[in-house]
Amino acid sequence: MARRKSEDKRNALLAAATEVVAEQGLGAPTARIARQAGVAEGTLFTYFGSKDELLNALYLELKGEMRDALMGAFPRGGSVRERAWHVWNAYVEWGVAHPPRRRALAQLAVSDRITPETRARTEAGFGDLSALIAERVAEGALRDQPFAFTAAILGALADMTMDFVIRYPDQAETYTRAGFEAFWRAVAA
Amino acid sequence: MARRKSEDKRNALLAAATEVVAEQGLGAPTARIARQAGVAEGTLFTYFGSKDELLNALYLELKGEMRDALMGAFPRGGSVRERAWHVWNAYVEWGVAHPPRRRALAQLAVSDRITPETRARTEAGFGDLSALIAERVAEGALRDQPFAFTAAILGALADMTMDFVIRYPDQAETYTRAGFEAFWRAVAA
Amino acid sequence: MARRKSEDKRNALLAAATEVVAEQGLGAPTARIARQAGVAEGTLFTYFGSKDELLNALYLELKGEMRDALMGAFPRGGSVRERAWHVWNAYVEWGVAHPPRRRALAQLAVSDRITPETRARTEAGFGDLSALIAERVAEGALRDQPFAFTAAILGALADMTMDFVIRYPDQAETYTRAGFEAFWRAVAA
Amino acid sequence: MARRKSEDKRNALLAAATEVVAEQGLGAPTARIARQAGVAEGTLFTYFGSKDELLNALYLELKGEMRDALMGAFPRGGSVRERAWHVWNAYVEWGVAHPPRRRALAQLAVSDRITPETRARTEAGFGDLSALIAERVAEGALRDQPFAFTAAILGALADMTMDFVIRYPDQAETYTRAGFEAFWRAVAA
DNA sequence: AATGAATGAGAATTCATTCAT
DNA sequence: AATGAATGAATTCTCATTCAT
Repeated sequence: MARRKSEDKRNALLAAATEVVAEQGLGAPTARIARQAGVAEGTLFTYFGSKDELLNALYLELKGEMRDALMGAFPRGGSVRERAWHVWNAYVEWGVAHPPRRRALAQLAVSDRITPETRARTEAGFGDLSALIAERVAEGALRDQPFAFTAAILGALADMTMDFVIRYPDQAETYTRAGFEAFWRAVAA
Repeated sequence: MARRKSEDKRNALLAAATEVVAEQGLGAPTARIARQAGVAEGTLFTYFGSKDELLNALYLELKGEMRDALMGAFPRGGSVRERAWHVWNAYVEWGVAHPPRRRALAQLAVSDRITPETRARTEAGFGDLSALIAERVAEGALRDQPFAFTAAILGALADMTMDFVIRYPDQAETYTRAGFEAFWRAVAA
Repeated sequence: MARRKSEDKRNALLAAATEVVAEQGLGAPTARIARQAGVAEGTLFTYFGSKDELLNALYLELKGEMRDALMGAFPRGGSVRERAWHVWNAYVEWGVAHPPRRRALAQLAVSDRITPETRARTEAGFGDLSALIAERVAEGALRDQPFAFTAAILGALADMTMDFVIRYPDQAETYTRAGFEAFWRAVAA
Repeated sequence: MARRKSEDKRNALLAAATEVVAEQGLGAPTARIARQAGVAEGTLFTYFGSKDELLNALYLELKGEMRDALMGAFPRGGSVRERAWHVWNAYVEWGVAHPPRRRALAQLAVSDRITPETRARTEAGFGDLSALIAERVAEGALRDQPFAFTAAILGALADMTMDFVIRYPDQAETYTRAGFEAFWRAVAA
């Protein structure tokens, strides 16, 4: 029987793609990704039918990983503020800890090579986050806006915060807190 | 004397580049840009020495245009809130009125094909905005953070707001106001 | 395992380059060379990283081949005149037998696309010829001039002789002899 | 009445072409030649219908100029050796004094962009030289070879000599003499 | 006649994808 | 399944030549 496809190689390709896309953008050659992954050029295509397929898989992978970081150890019993802080902090820490993943994800997020279907599959799994926001929204200043508006505010401010934390690492704590407080005020009652 | 280089053609090329880059990203072929501008492939290069040069010129153009939109009719005598509202509103209106320009500018802003020199030339002309922010910062909740932090909050929230306005155009007014209020609370005293 | 890079294809490309360069000069399109070699345009670049690399390889190839023709069967034990005649005759025969190689080599020799390093690698392997000339020089009319002067006389007269042989092939023998005698007198004691 | 074509501009173009071709070869852009001549790109084509036409005109020009240098002040009354020396010396001096003209002429001479007709027109005007050679030939070692053979020997050796003089300018005199003596022996009785 | 912008056919090179091994 | 050579369409840029001014 022939060799089975190896999960290791698949992962190596995704990791390589993360690095290379972060560095060179979506125009990065598949040959470079394969090399970085330590496999032959052609092998990439036995794991992913095309470059677009690889890119979509990578989007799913990174978004999923981010979600795990956000929602792992989510303090279900905490106060709204505690839960919000948990998410905020986990998100910022993830982004700061993995600049290439963050950069790659940002590129993918705005690319039209990611299919609507892929985008849809990505939205699942943020249940607790939604609930958290719903709660906040229900009682806060944004009670008349949809969910997504508050979520977007969180995302936008956290992303911007990461930029500052990455640029001034020794002020990480300060910016993370200041960003959160700004968010909290923005959505406050 | 021979034909003069025509400002019209230069503008047509920049406009075409805006469209095409918004649609296909920075990888967009120069041939497509030229075609869209209604000139021959080679002509692009008599106006811009290389694709990078075109891209840098486009960045200057778009950023400058945005600045004019923001700072035109700036109410120097108004209250801080009035001035902030003016900037917010002008920015959102600009982005909503010109999605391709906004998309193209966003792509250029994060590209490493834009030289530091080009970036530097871009920073001038935002004087009143800086002053506005300085004032707000001096007295607000973010008085211990640098300027740029407040400016980044404004940018992040306004960008996010535009996404909503574009997606739900009949709620434009609502989102624009809600976004501004969120911003105002975020940086409030 | 995948296909091996084929020595055949490499040789076909060098042979094609010889023909095409001889015909059209160094400006000859790589596409034409590839076609003549019977491979795709892109294939040329898997064998030679760039056109310049191909040209340098071709120079090495042709010069080496010429050297083999000159120095093969070199009559080490013969008299100075015998050895000189051998070199002369072999050189002229080579040039006459392979006009495209000769033409291509002539173009390459004066091109600034050939790197100094390539030129240097070319100089090895002419040992016996140098010795031959040294001997002739030591005792001849040119004993006060450097080596290279005598070598240049040989090259110049032989090249000119080839032109005549090529133009009047049925006088090949005559011109070859007459040229050699002129050379011999020129450097004689 | 419209302006007449100016002989000055034509000459400027030929001079510019000499420089530029010497430096960059026959692939040199016409735009560069025009710039060097101080005229507009298009102007080149009112003086020469095409690049090839310019090249052919340049060949005629340079070859003619060389002939004038060779044959001017030709000592009709001198001995054969005196006359030969005059030609030799004038040729070497011309080449050494004008490296760009020599380089350009060399490139043109081997190019297939020079038409047979142009080449033919070039052969006229070397009357005295022919006579000189004829005389030498009639009595010398090459009495059984055609004219052109002796002429070619002269050309080949003189060209080679120029290379040495240009490379070692302070030995100019030495090489010029040594080269001539080699030539004289080569064709001697 | 002079100018130089406009043109579009190449030119060298890159790259996603296929396929022989 | 894995490899990497082979492919040829696509890309940026150049350049001889034309033509409006």
